[in-house]
Amino acid sequence: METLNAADLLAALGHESRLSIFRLLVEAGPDGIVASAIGETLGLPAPTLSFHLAHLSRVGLIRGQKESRFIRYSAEYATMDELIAFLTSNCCQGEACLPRAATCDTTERRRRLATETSTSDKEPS
Amino acid sequence: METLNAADLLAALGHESRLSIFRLLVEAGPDGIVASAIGETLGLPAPTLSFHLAHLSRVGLIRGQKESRFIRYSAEYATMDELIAFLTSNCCQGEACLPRAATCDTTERRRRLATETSTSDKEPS
DNA sequence: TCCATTGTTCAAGTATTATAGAAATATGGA
DNA sequence: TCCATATTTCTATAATACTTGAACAATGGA
Repeated sequence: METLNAADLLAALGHESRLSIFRLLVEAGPDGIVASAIGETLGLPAPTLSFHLAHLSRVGLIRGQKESRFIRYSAEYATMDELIAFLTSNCCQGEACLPRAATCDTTERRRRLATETSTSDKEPS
Repeated sequence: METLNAADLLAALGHESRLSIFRLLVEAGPDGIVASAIGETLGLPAPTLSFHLAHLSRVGLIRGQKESRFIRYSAEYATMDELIAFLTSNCCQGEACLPRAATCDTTERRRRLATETSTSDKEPS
């Protein structure tokens, strides 16, 4: 992941409403939540919600799937995982903050576990 | 860490220049870098650099220490650590994306390792 | 003291982002 | 077909953030 793309992801999460939306979807699990339910939970007017959902979708942090009249949004765990990997890898390259082996290993292991668990969904791009 | 503060941190990192600055400082290690060196490396005019350094300082991601005529900036690893902890804890509360024990344990262990390594600097607030 | 260096603050212009009412689209049910 | 519901797109407005030249403050050396 290049710096520019990472900045886009971070900027997308760097807004209270969008972070709340994403948090909600992550906690909701892979099944996700229908848009109207998100708006109701967070008290956002429909156009505002739509604006933020579009932003999060555009950068690949969430995904919406049409389901009759509804649109069910769910978190893209793989993208988040990449972002965290980027941030933590960034954090031990200089062997400064933490003993390098510790941080990188756990990050790697976490990612490995993720792909093992849900093999179909999480492609390491 | 509350959501609002996390959003502030993410927004601070959600800008190409600031992310590059932070990345540079993290990789530079605890000794940090003098401001002019950052500007030279990234090709930023002094006022622009100052603006972004102030932003990153305000949210607590970096810290500047005066050193005769220079100001030496360094990354605040503890803040970054908290942010990552927030993001990953967020990621398994719903027991959705990963087997809960795996993620939470490694995150916790990483934090524990961090405090063990540099005991003076990293207070778990 | 005077000057060069380092960095910040000021000020003003530009650009981007957020908000939300109103209108439009799509779908399913009566 | 007609209507209610779910969601988006359009539009305008408001707010915030970014950039950078110019001026300013602080420091150390000649």
